Order: sequence, then structure tokens, then C-alpha cells
Amino acid sequence: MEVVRPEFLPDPGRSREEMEALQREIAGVASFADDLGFDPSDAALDATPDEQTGLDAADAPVIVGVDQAFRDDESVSAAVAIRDGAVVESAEGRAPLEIPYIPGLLAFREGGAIVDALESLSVAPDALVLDGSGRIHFRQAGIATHVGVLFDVPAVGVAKNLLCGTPREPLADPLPAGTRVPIDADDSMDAPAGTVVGYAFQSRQYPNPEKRHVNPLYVSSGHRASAETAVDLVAATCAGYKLPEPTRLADAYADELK
DNA sequence: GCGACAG
DNA sequence: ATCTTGTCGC
Repeated sequence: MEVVRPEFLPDPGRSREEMEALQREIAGVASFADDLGFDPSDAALDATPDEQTGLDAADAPVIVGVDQAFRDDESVSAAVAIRDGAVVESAEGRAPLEIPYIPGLLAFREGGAIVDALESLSVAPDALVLDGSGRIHFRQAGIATHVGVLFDVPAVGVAKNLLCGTPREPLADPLPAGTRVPIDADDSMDAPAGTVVGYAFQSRQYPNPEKRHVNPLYVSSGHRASAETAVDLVAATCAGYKLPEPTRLADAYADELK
């Protein structure tokens, strides 16, 4: 695929102020409304052809999971494309690590490798699933938003920890599988207070949560999807594990490359 | 000054 | 994210 907004490429050499200004600009052109072009349920891994309503495996949407691993002074990005639960293509990208990890500026540290990987992908993704936040970000432009806007493709962010925002209800330790708790914007964010910027989503849970439990995922829209649809897509691509399959596969491939 | 923060 | 074995619970 190809970058369609090169002016938004994450340049690690910019000053912090310039990076933040770019993120506000990106948030301005990002869309947090549904514009997927497919039904999230059709992204289910077990989308077996159904004579009545199902679609052919060849017509199922292509979901691309993206994740990074680090080796010495370089970032290695892995992009794994899945269609109907099967891997149709894998790509890798690399870029030198030029800046340290700074909360809120993750895209400027890892974005280069991600762009490198996605540019070498020959299939056209119907949606991207990235590790990190989308709209759950101080300036509503997390790494999922940044990458989604760069390529103008639907994107969702899946994080294991909450960067900012406030769960509408306190997150009980063992949340039942399937639970969705809205994440409201707080004072640290640009979004108007009360805006639902994402969801805490319990993708799976152990049989006896009282003894051992799984923490929820923090899902947010990156681009061209609503917060609800972002969760629907993640829920459809989970296969019994905490992380959605596209992410798990990209994670494993990135480690393999490293 | 203190707190708080994806990967 | 990464450094790392066993161990607990399912």
C-alpha cells in the first residue's frame, strides 16, 4: 500500500512542539465515524461460507495486524494480513530508533518501521489493527490514528494499558468476558469532556476469575471507524486469547524477525 | 511542586 | 518494549 499523506510522515527529528502540532493536524483530518466498507462480523476468523448469508472466503475483508519488536538500535515492524482467518501475506519493515519512548509520541519512535512494512505489503488492507492507542490520546492522534490517516485506511488501536481518559465505571478486577466499558475523555485531552474516546474491552476471562484473572484491552478508533465498531472488529477477530488474532500473529512474527 | 502517561 | 525460570491455575 501507499502513503497518501506524506506531509504527516513521523519525522523523529522534529521538536516536541512540532510533533504535537502535527498530531493536532492529524486529529483534524481523522474520522471517528464509520467508514469501513465492510461489516465487522464478516471479519470473523471462522467466517465459513454460508449458503444463505455468508460470503465467500475470497470476499472476506483483509485485516492487517501490526506490531514491533526491538533489536539493538533498530525497530522491526511486522504486518500480517488475514482473510477469513487465514494468513494471506506477511511483511516486515525496519527503521533506526532515533528517539526514546515518550508517552504521547509513540508514533514518532515506531512509525518509521511501520510505514516501511506497510509500503511493502501488496494486498490492500480493509482495516489495520495496531498495538497502542488511536483516539485514546492527549491530542486524539495516537499511533493508530497517525498510521490510519497516513494511508487513509480504517484503523483501530488495541492497547494493554490506558494512556489517558476515564472509564465511565470503575473497572472491577474480574470483568466478565465480553464486557465493554466506555472510556470518557478527561481534562488531559483535547476532546470535549464526556466524549467516548474508546472502550475497555474484556476479550476473554478465566473460569475462576477470583483466583486468576485477565486484564481488559483498551480499544479505540484510529481512523474511519466509530468507537463501537472498533470494538466490534476486535471482538470478531479474537480467537479465545486476550489479544485479537491479527495482533498475536504480528507479535509472533516480529519476535521471529528479531 | 506533584502527579501521570500506549510501547 | 526488554532482561528471564519456574510456577500457579485453568
